[in-house]
Amino acid sequence: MNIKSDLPQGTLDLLILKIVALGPVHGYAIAQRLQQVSRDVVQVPQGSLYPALHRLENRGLLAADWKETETGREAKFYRLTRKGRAQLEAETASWGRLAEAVGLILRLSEGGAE
Amino acid sequence: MNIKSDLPQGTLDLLILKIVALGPVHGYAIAQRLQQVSRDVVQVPQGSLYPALHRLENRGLLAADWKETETGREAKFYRLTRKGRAQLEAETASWGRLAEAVGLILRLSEGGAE
DNA sequence: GTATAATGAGTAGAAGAACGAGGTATCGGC
DNA sequence: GCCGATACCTCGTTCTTCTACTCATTATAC
Repeated sequence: MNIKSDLPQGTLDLLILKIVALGPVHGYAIAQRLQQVSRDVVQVPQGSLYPALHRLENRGLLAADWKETETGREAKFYRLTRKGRAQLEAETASWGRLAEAVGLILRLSEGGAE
Repeated sequence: MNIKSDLPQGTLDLLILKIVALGPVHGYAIAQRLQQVSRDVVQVPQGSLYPALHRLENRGLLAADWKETETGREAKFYRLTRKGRAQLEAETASWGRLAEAVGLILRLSEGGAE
């Protein structure tokens, strides 16, 4: 019940950007928050999460600092860069267009296409 | 403005299944219909289309027969198998859950997550 | 004190999907 | 005869994600 069966590829980056936009968080918490907010629909395995985070960091969309969590452990807190915020806005709009188009197609009836 | 920039991977199969479900069509017409119905949001290059069709055929979700088009050319008309119809229903439901979850996350406000 | 689970980060290798760029052939218009 | 549209196909590359690990720290259980 991970991303593969429920979430198409390409959406993960968008969701990560959105969670980080809400405030600085470390990777582990991002996965937890996504799962919690989506009511378990979105479940991100660590093997998908960390490469995605590094990708976003390399592309300059995220920046990170090591800080201490409330539980006393060192963790890498990510925050959105200016570029990342622009990317988030672009991808959010893109997702809207896409979801609308796919919804349109999926609601086609047998008579509507001939 | 092709699939890569706007459509996450994995969604193409669903859209193809849906179009084929509306009635037997050949590959070239599937791409045209997707583009037309989505108002140009979805544009499927042939290098994506035909591999996808073969994939779906190999998985037993589509079946095909060679017939003549209205324009007099031979073309491979695809139709949905019983298995394909079940898959379409499952993926349609899956897409619905996903779109809802992503929408939920994207509508989170700064205050809503703390 | 030591085992164990949860937290937190990370990598390597493989799988799968989509893309661009090619190729083949037929048909109609010029 | 040539060009564009129709209609099919494949190859090699790139990208993303998955599975399956490793490693370290902290809290809890025994």
